[in-house]
Amino acid sequence: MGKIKILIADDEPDILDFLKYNLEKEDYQVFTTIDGEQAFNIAKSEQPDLVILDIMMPKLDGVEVCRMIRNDIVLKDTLVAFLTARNEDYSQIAGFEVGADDYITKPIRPRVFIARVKALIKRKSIDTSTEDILQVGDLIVDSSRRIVKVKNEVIELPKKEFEFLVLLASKPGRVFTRDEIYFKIWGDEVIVSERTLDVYVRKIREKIGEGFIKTVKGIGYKLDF
Amino acid sequence: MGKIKILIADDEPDILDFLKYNLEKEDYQVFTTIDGEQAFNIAKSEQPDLVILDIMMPKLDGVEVCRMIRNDIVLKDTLVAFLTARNEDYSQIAGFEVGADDYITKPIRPRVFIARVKALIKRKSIDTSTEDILQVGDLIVDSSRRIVKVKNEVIELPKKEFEFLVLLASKPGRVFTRDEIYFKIWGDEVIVSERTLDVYVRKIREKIGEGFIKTVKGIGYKLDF
DNA sequence: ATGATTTATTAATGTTAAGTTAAGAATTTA
DNA sequence: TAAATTCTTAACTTAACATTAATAAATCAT
Repeated sequence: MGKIKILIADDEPDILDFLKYNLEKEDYQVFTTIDGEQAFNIAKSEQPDLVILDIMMPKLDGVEVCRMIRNDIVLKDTLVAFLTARNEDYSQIAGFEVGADDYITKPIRPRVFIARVKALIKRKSIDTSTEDILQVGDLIVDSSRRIVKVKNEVIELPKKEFEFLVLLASKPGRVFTRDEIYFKIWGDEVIVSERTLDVYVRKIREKIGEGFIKTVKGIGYKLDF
Repeated sequence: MGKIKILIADDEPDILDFLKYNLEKEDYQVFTTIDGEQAFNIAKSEQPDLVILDIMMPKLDGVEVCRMIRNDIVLKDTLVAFLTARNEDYSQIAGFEVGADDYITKPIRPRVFIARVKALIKRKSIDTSTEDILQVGDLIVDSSRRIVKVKNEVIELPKKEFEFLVLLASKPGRVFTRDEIYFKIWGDEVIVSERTLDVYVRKIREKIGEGFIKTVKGIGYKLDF
């Protein structure tokens, strides 16, 4: 997984350098430009995760760049944050109308700024990471709703049972070794007894039916398909 | 869902035909008129999604029509765009003062024009979809009125309780993690205690009934449906 | 077949997350 | 500014979930 890309557009080189320095220290890949037109071009070519725009810029102002990003099929879900002077109320409204994700007010405090950027990026990853629905034969595993369906009947599983089933369902048919399962569900810190896994298998089978999880003796388990 | 309605008012029949032709090709329903007075009448009767007004028109000019639309209880949220000659600076200002949503400068380039119209309409649909009325089973959450209805009984909730319920109702069934909820309701700056959220859940359940908000232990909450 | 090995089952016990209540701050409203 | 409402915390309880332990059943190897 490559670095997270951030594009900053501001006509004041000092601010540009300052933000770039702080972001690079946090291991982000930073692109900078001083005009709005170029900002959009870089956005198109680099597809950054986050674009930070000053409102006032030569050629194209921040609000307009944001609008262009929102109208671009590839870029439309890109995070956009505006840089704005405190009390610059008009721009606040205009920015949200074109779909800004956040406002960052000047003067910029580095630690607050970084926290904000991290929060934004985390928010995005939450939004997009929870959309997958897995289907294996009669079994449907819906991660965002945390439910399992067997023949249109909704079944709710406790946390670990659900995680275990998601793991198996992520690669139907593939055998997961006991060790692998322990590692992926419990992590390498927690050590539980040898028989714990069997208990989970029993409970899940009770709830979703006996046919799905298949024991591969001496190895582990798999989801039949 | 019917076609999107667009009303165009301009005193030059050539422009009217030209715009009508281009918009109908994109499957919009187009109404035209050459004077401002009639423009307002058609707006009243058809309630178009977008009104495109020439500034200079017989009887009533565009700015005045726009003002009337903005003062009309039914029409006040209608999108209004002005047609204006490039460099017609005065009107630009007057138009925004009366609440124009966009400017379209003559001469008109068809592709640019259509892109602009689409962008406007999309923007509106985004704006209004957030103040939508959400219905989940017996529960109705009306964001614009800030009320909740359960079986026709109106319930008013305090700010935070309401925001929390709106969040859950925005994606019924989807599980929101506790962290996500804290982040979205309180922001990343404010940190409240671990149990605060539970208290809100209790209060909302007391008011709207026990059946709606479902706990997903170890993860968060969701709105059942 | 039979003993060894691996997995299954069940009930009990431990642990953690969420629920509850009341009280005091902080706001808003009159 | 007093009153009322809303927000937050703290301490405690409850319920749900996770894990273990003990025993049974299945599978494998010789």
